[in-house]
Parts: sequence; structure tokens; C-alpha cells
Amino acid sequence: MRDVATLAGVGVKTVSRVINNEPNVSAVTAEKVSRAARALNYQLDVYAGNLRRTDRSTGTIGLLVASVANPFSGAIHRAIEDEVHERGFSVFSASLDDDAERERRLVDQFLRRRVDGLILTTITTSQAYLLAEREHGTPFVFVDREPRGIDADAVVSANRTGAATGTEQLLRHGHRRIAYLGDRPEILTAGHRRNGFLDAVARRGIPTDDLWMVERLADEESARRATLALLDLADGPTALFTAQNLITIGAMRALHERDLQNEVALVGFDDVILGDVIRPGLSCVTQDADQIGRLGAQRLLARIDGESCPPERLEVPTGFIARGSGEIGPRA
Amino acid sequence: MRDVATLAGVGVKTVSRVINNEPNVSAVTAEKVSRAARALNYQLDVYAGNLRRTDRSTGTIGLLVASVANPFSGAIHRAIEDEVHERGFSVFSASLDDDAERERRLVDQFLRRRVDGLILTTITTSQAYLLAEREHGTPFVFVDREPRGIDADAVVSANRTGAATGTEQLLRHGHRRIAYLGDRPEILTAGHRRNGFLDAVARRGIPTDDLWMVERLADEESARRATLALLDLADGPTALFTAQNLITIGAMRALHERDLQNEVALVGFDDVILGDVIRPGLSCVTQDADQIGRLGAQRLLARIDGESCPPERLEVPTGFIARGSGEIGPRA
DNA sequence: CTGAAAGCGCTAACAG
DNA sequence: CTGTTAGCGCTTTCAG
Repeated sequence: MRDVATLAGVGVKTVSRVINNEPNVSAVTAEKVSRAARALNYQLDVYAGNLRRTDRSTGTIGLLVASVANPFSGAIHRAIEDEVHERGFSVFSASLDDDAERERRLVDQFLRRRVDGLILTTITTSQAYLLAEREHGTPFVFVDREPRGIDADAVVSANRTGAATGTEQLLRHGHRRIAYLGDRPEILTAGHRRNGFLDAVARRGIPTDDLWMVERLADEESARRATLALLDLADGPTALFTAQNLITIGAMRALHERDLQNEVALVGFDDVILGDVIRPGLSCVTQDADQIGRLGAQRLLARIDGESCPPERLEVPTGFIARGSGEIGPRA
Repeated sequence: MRDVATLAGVGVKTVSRVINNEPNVSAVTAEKVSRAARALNYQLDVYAGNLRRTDRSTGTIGLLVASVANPFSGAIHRAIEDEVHERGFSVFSASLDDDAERERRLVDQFLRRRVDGLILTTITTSQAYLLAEREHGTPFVFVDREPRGIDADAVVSANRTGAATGTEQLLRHGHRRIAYLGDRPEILTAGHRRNGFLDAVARRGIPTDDLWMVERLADEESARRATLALLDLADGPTALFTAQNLITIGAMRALHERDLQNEVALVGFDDVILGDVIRPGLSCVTQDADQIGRLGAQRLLARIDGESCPPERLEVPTGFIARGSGEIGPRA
């Protein structure tokens, strides 16, 4: 900046004014400075400035998602980017990998880079470790999974009622022997979906003996294997409820592998690309990832702008699409 | 940091030494400092330090991809994250949206935040605007699309030969009336794939009259519409070559909508989730997004570490999977 | 092994 | 409308 000032023959503060579009600079001087800046290919160092600035903001947010390679995370990420982009924010993103230690490390990494706020999907049993940071003034919003051990803004799907709705579709078509395939129940979201499933079967008075609860599935491959094992049982389930997109994909692979996609019913939580094209079509509970991301980002921006109302918990409604796989009846 | 120093009863430099794990601190002093830091919930400000540090590195890289919601971008992103994460780097990510102005704005945003390097997918006709920045010492690597107007490291798929391989599969099964569905040909990657397609048909001596070249398709919906239009022709194509994942999805939708998935052959460039499950299975040229991301990140890290060999162009081989959709013959 | 002083690039506060 | 001075939180340099 000093170089620019020298070249333009003005003081540094004047350069600062021009670069930051502050008032009180004559058009002639401004032009001179702009020209010098361009000549030297000058780029403002936002961090150096924010060191002295009173609000100390960096125009940066940190985003922690399940995995940047997961389509659901990608959709949330995209919505957040769209929401904060016009305000000039940059976003640090990272993958949680359902690893508690990694979560802590990544959050620390973000904080050391002085993000103005955090949008988090977490796996730790308690996020109380963030309490101290909140006092330092960094706001955060939880998306997809609610916080534990700390009261904070959260935006989540209606997991419990959504899962119940999906399960009811199977029950309505006469299924009693149903398998639930889900993620680790310690993950609140997974727990809620499990409970929604159990709500629905309990309402119909299905004995738990008729159910298979397969949990701690984390990826397509483990879900595929678990599904194959169920399909190979002598008196296995006549319907499957898969509680998450990767699990749904794994289950579909297994069903098609055994050519049972028209015999065994399937309802998934969260839609999947080509779920509409495949035969039978995937019946599923749909999530509004775009809405989750947008609301999360809006909440965070409001906090960054100093809003101080009590933490809010926003629940985004789920939908249901019947495409065929959930409308198969049990075998005679 | 001063607060920590005061609380621990030592000088700031000693705190700095402990926090950064520098030598020459007695175990007792170190412990005292650590305790004080924990008590105050102290987090190092990496940017303040890097202001004075000689290497001026921020441990941050900027990543520009097609869209963080696109599965191919997500896979590249993930590979890059894995590669740089262990070195403690954070990554800024943003979506290009094939918008040249947006590209410039996002690159500027990254530079003002003093990233140590850039990994870019671009849409501008020339990236010569980066030349000045390179002189300032910021290295960059291009992924997925090669640079123009500037010589720089690049990691791309073998687009031309890959597209030719895919097209040959259709030719081998007797097709002559083939439609090419692709993105804007100004995008180098799209252009290479188009050329690969044309190479293959030229080798077989197919007259261009037998071809349909539909380009400037950017998303599923435009690809679906274009495909429907082709399918509804009296003497339309007997085979489709789709040059990109979203286009492939749109084409599959259209084929299934008209129930022609077993009549009209399809080969896509890039695999799609459930492409193995759907019937007929999707025959496609596969890209190694993980490898592209990893090599790109390794290249960038090497540059950040000061390597100064001439720019390299790395081509990642493509594969081919025959699953059925590409092995359908033309109607009698 | 430890600390004091200087200064990184910038903006706040003020004086002209 | 413009420039000067101090200092943001840290690391470098160098003296103890």
C-alpha cells in the first residue's frame, strides 16, 4: 500500500480511502490512486486491516459438513454459498467424517483463522467446548444435526415425523416384517429417524419381533452388505426403511443384485439422483437441503450483524414422493 | 497473547514459543504458559503472525470448482481436502457457475485473503490476468480444464481419447446415426470431448449428415429437453453420446420417459450414482476425480514449497465401463 | 533459556 | 479533502 501511495504521490490513508470506497476523496486523486494500484497489481490484505479495525471481521465463515463429497452436504454447501456470497463472504469448508477428534481440530483451525461465524454439522457428544468461544463473540449455527450440551441456533429436517411418514407408507401397504437400516443412533438425526420409525410401527401395534434394527451403517458398502444379509434370510423382511442417502444407495444395489427390487419394498430417507428414473422408482422422504442451507446462513448472518435474540431451532418440513418402490405389497 | 503472558508471568515471546512449539523453553515454563492459555481459551491468530513472518504464508488455499453441488466437483474437492489437510491447510471453496465475471471476483476474493495458492477450474477465455499475481509469488494449478493465455500446471482427464473410446463402443455396435450432446465448446474440456467424438466417427468414415451435434447444454433439464426432441424425430439417432454427468442424467430421464432405454444406445462421459443399478446399466467413460484432485493438490503444495520446475500438464487416464446402455445395437 | 524492541500492512483517531 | 501518528497481535532480531 505504501508503494501505491508513493507512486500516486499521496499518503497511505488516502490510498486506504480509495481502495475501501470511503468518502472524502476528490475524483482526481481517486483516479490517480486507482491507476497506481492497477499498475502495481495491488491487492488489499483484508487481514492486516482487520487487525486494527474495531469490528475485527474477516468476511469469512467456516463450514463443517458430513463430507464435501456427499450430495446432501453439497446441496447445503451450495445454498450457504449463494446466501453469503452477495455479502462478499468467503467460506472455509471441511469434511467431518463423523470423527469427533477431527471436528475439534477443524473448528480450531477455523477459529485460528478468525472466521466471523461457524455453520456446523457435529459428531461430538457435546459441543459445550464452543461455549467459551461464543463469549469471545463468534456466533455459530448448527445444521442437519442439533447441538448437545449447548443452546444454539439450529436448522434441521423434521426427522422424526418424516421417518414416521415414510414408514407408514410401508405399513399402509400391508408390511409387518420391516427392516430399519440406519446410521449410528448416537447421531441425533439418526436417533430421531429411528424413533420416527418406531413411532409408526408402534402405532400399528407391530411386535418388535417382526422388526430388524440394523444400525451403525456409515456408507454404501456396509449398507449393501447388511441388506444382502437380510435378503438372504429364510424369513426375512418384506420391506426396508433406509434412513439416509448412502444407505439407500447401498440397499438399492443389494436389491437389484438379488433381483428383488420388485419383491421387497423400499422407502428411503432423502432422495437420490436417478431415483426417479430407476425401476421401480425410489419412494422416499425428501429433505429440503436448499432451505436448510439458506436458513442456516441467514441465521448466522443475522448473528454476525449483532442480533441477540435467544437461540432458535428451525425445523424444515420433509416431503414424501411415492414412485413405486414403497408401494410394493408383501409376498403372499 | 499479552493476556496469556501476563497471566503466566512471562514475556510474550515465550508464549509465542510455547504456542508454536518452538524449542528453547523449559518444561516448567511451557506448562505454565499452556495452563494460562487454556484458562483464557486462547486461540492463536494465524494472520497477525503471518504479517511479520518472512514466508508470509497463511496455511490457506483457494479452490474454484464448477459447483460445490456437482458430484464431480465434490469428489475433486474431497481429494484435495484429504491431500492438504494433514499439512494443516484450510481450504476456501467457491462455485464458478461458468460465469467469467464471477471467476474474476472469486479469485480476487481469495487473493485478498492471502491464500498460499489456488486450484482453479475456469471459464474465462484467457487467464492471463493471473500472470501479475504469479509474480507476487502465488502459485496456482488448473484442474479439469486447461489454462489459456498462461502457462501453468494443469491436471486434466484424457478428454479427447476418452471421448473417442466411448464413441467407438457405439460404432462397434453398428451405430451410424449418432447424436453428440455436450456443453459449450468454448470450454476446452467440452471442446476436447467433442473432438474425440469427431475423431472416432471420422475414422469410421461416418458422414456428418448422420450426426447430430447438440451443444451448449448446461444442466439436466436442458439435456432432457434436447434428448426428447431428438427421440421424437422421425429418423432420429440410434445412439447418444453425452459428454458430461449432468447431461447424461438428463438424457437418461428422457430415454426412460419415452421408454426407449432399451432401443436407443447411450454412452456417457463420467459415471453417475446408480449408473450400475439402473437397467440397462449406464455404459460410460469414467474419470478419476480422486486422482485429479490429489495430483492437483500435490502439484500446488510442491509449488508452495518453492519448487520451480517448468509448468507440467498431467493427463489422468480415463476408463470405460460397459454395463449395457452402450451395447444396444441400432434397430433393424 | 528468556525478554525487550521493532515492525509486518493496515485502519482509527485526529490534526491540518 | 488530506496526511500523520499510533497500534492491532504477532514474529523477528538481538541482547541478556
